[in-house]
Amino acid sequence: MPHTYKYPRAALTVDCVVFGLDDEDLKVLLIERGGEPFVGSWALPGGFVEIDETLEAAAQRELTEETSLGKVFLEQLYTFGQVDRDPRERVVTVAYFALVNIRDHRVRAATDARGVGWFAVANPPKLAFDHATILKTAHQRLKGKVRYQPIGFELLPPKFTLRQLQHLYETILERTLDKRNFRRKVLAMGFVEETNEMQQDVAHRAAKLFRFNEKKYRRLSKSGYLFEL
Amino acid sequence: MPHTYKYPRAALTVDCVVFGLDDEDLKVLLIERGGEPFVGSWALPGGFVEIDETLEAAAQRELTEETSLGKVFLEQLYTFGQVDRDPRERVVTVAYFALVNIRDHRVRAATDARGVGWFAVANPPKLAFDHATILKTAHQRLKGKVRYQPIGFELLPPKFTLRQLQHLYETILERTLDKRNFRRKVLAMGFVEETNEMQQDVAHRAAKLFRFNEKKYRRLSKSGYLFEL
DNA sequence: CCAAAAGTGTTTCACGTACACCCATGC
DNA sequence: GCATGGGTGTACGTGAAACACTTTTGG
Repeated sequence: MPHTYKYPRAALTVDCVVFGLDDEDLKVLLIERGGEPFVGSWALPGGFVEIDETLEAAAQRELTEETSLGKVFLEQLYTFGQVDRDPRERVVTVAYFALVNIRDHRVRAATDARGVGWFAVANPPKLAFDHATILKTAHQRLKGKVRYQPIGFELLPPKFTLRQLQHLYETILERTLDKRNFRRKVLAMGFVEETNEMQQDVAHRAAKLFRFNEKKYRRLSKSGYLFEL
Repeated sequence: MPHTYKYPRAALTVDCVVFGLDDEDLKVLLIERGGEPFVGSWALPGGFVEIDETLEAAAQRELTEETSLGKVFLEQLYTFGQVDRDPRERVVTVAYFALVNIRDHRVRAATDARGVGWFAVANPPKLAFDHATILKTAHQRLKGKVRYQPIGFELLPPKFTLRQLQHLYETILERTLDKRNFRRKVLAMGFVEETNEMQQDVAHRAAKLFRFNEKKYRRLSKSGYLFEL
């Protein structure tokens, strides 16, 4: 069924920059394109926005369809509207960035994605469209944001050691942090709580596991507290 | 000439939240709509994105067309995609926010704007569409951004007194600041330079005029300096 | 001479930063 | 017993915040 308009219209898509963290690096989730254009290239998961769904719903849907990822932390990043960013026709894309805990989510290619994989953000493959620009923008945003909002926890399992948390910040901020100062600061915040569980199956002294108490954070936040790291 | 597509497409618009500062308040520039829907209502200036122009170009164009404002500081804010935000059909809008020096720019209604006016941000009239939400988002962004980026200068004339600058921050941040600490801090930054001109025609001791040296700021910024106020 | 705003220093306190050693556990 | 990471306290310096009076100018 065709749809006709008086003036030409740009197509509207969403793209998702999904970050994950493994023991070594900050990673980004990419798909191998199964359709034209750029067949066989790596690209950000994404696709067309349906006429009756919100932008965020479209981002969630595309993510699930192409990578089988479930509900994740998702935030709008920026809208890219260069006139020739898609060789076929004018396409404007609303980019989202997402943070997930890699080990909790098995990814699997589907629909028009031929493959899926995690790639080091510092060293990604050649990307389709202007996705390299989008990735760079997302990475900068993450670096800036992580210092002023407690979103890093999204990259960790629900219970984590302080070492893991520090490693996360060191990886994203690309600098080392002092262990004692880091621990003191994090614990002083009050919303990173000790559980009474310990790390299991490690070949050295087991560390305490901690948990991010989001309710407590919200409460503090409302009464003027400013997160900063 | 009709344009036909296989799937229905959302229309794409841009809207501009233009902030200005007068002696009293933070103001926002609104237009009185001359066309349906919401004829006679106040709204943000904006309109449809042409098929061969970038989003930012569209924002600049609409601003000039509707309010006769020339080139201004413009930055992408957020993209609003609620399904029913426009009663006619699905319209996704990319919102921009702009900062201008009110006294340097005479505004004048044109094209489909019946009127133009500056309104106190704290107390705006009822707005068309979801523009109240967009305005609130822009205001929050401005409040956050002004502390970490030297964008406030866009709201002032090229030469300004430290009192004006302090007043600007007090207005946007909605709190008072200590005069001596403020002056010390601003001058310590190094890129707010004394000119050898003085205020004219004031009924009291004339103040020195200062100037924002953007080049100097960029240089400092690149070598790791972080603006903060 | 009065009103209005310009301009100027010092003290105090909190917080960021730098830094090194002993402890617990698994192999 | 050794390798690996867990866990802890103190001293120092910088920078933020609080605070009040004298000077200049125009009317």
